[in-house]
Amino acid sequence: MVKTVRSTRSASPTLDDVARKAGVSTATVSRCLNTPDRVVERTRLRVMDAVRALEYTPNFGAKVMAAQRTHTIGAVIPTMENAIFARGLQAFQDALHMRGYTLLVASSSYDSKVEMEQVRVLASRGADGLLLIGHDRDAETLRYLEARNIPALVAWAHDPDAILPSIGFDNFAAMRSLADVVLELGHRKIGMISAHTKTNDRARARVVAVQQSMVEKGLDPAQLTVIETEYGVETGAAAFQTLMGLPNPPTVIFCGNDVLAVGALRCANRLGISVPDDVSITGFDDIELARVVTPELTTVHVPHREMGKKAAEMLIDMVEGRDLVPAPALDATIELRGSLTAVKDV
Amino acid sequence: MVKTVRSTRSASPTLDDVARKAGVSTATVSRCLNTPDRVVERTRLRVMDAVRALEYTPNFGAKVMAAQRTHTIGAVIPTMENAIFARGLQAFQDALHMRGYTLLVASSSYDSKVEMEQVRVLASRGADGLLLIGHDRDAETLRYLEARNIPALVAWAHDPDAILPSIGFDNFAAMRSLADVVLELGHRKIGMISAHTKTNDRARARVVAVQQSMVEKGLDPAQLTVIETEYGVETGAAAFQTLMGLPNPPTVIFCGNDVLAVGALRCANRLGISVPDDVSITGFDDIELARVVTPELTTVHVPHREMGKKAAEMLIDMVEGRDLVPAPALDATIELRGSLTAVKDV
DNA sequence: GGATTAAATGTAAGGGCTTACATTTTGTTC
DNA sequence: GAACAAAATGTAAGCCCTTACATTTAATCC
Repeated sequence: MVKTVRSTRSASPTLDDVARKAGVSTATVSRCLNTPDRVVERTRLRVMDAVRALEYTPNFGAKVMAAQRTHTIGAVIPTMENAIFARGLQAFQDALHMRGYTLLVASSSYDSKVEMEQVRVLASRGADGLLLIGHDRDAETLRYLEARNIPALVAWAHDPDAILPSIGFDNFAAMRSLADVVLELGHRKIGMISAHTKTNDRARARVVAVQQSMVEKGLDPAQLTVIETEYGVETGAAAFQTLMGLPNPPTVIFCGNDVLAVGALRCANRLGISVPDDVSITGFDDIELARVVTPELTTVHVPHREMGKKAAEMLIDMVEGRDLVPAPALDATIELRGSLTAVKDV
Repeated sequence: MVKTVRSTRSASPTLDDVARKAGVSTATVSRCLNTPDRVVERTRLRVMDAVRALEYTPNFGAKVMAAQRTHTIGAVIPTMENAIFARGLQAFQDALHMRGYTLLVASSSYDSKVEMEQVRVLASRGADGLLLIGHDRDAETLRYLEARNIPALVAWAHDPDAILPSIGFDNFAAMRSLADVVLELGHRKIGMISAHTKTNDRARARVVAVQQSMVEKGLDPAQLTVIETEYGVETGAAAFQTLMGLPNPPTVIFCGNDVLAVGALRCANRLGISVPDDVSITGFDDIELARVVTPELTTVHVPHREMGKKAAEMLIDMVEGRDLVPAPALDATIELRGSLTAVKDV
């Protein structure tokens, strides 16, 4: 009987070592680990004992190579510093973990060129599927995903007609509801502070929603003064100051998100402008910030956590080749709070 | 001349395909991709043309297997919903990306058993190195990292004497400075709202710092009423209410972080308790929230982004086998703002 | 230009797992 | 208990890179 000579090594034990110790073949060990119900219990127990005794851990590279799967999901989000993404991503990761997947994270800084690069990076890192934000994107990115056959899901947006499947709410409809309420309160001089709309379909939808609501009320949407600015409290404040310095300042200012709205609110405080008596302000997202400022912010509540969780489930379904049932839009609800009131004299 | 017959396949091109197309060996192709300066320019250009023409992307599994490296770094943080971690993690990821690494994320929910599990998960996903938060941790986790020889770095804490190297600031010293300032203002009736200290060395250090400061001023540290609670605005509010309902309520309340402090502030507003006239409140972290509430929060500014960036650089140094120069503690600074004032009648 | 050295390139051996297919064992039926 | 089917297990090919070492080509020096 010939025995293979092994040099003494401190390296990790392999499947082979476990198989030898348990007196079975490597195939059986592999099955014990991956499809335990295809192995009879007596054998399985013996193998698992060997696994424990040797403290065996599968070699990641070998596993990926043989299985052509990493059980890793990538997400390219604009930035984790934005609480809405942090919150959604946390829920996404939790749900992924529950199903045995791990999260690979990259950020695009709201730049579709950067997003393209990050998509490539995550793909080359073996992500089995990708989570992306919003539908605006380089055509090249779509082509790449298609060519490499990598399942991708869009979150924070809902559009059944888009190329990629999506999970989220209808940004347009949500802002439209809020705008309808606001206009019903008699506001006619309207300002808006928005994130840049160039490559951000969510921001764009929100602006258009306000304009549509105005049209419906017989107003000229061209009358809507929109200031586009970077994401941030300070930039929101600066935009507010600009808007209020106009010859005919607005009585209400829609903000594309809560952070901009809080900036506006802060600036109002500093300038001695009363909210909502002198001007109403609304936000979007309903992050923690919205309930903590004075007055509390009227905003649109978005179910970020639910979205993250659903996204994980849908994406895993896609990765594992199950049929995808297109998800309905999630509900975003209007939260009426102190920062909005009716115009005093119409 | 015999040619290997290849079945038509839609699968990705391999190194072999590129080599054949460029008329070189696979070794040369590999070198073009990984160590381009070891290949003469003429050859390199030819190879890169072939790479582009075939849209070749290296197979991740094979690469990991052959190189025994994934260029992936794992981070186990309590939760991304906490802005301080989201911010630090974003900077960490940016710095990682700059150096060609990708971030794998998992969360522990402040539970060291969960942390242990996540460390195993990330290790088995081939993380080349791990970022962990704080020094409190299961001994088993340490043993595991040691056994598998995975470099790990601790962030959000600084302790040159700890087993694992760390990058961060001195939680004790920072809170100590703040407490000294506060006591100097005449406060003698002191309350504190803290995160759970059981498995959170940062929270513990902050509590002890306040107690030490009291001792120094001749006060009995046992007089410090500490309420430990979950992380959150609402829990902070509840704790505040409890503290203010005591027979002899404090004139100042230290909060272990800004979120708890904002909760306290909010509760004060609701109860008609004036801050800082009736009671002073301090926070810790200096997140956006702190400057947005009224009055603005006196807090400790922590350089989260810088910490994230430094952490990435140090960890990559460790992973790539460079000698690690122990980093000095980062500076945390006291931000004196409206929520703190001197006691009126001593 | 030939000897010597350095640079560029080629050859081929792993690396450890999964899984299709082959074989053996166990279970069932009459 | 023979014949057959089903379950359990084994055999070994294949996944596609990196890299040590061998070989070829280019550069340098007298």
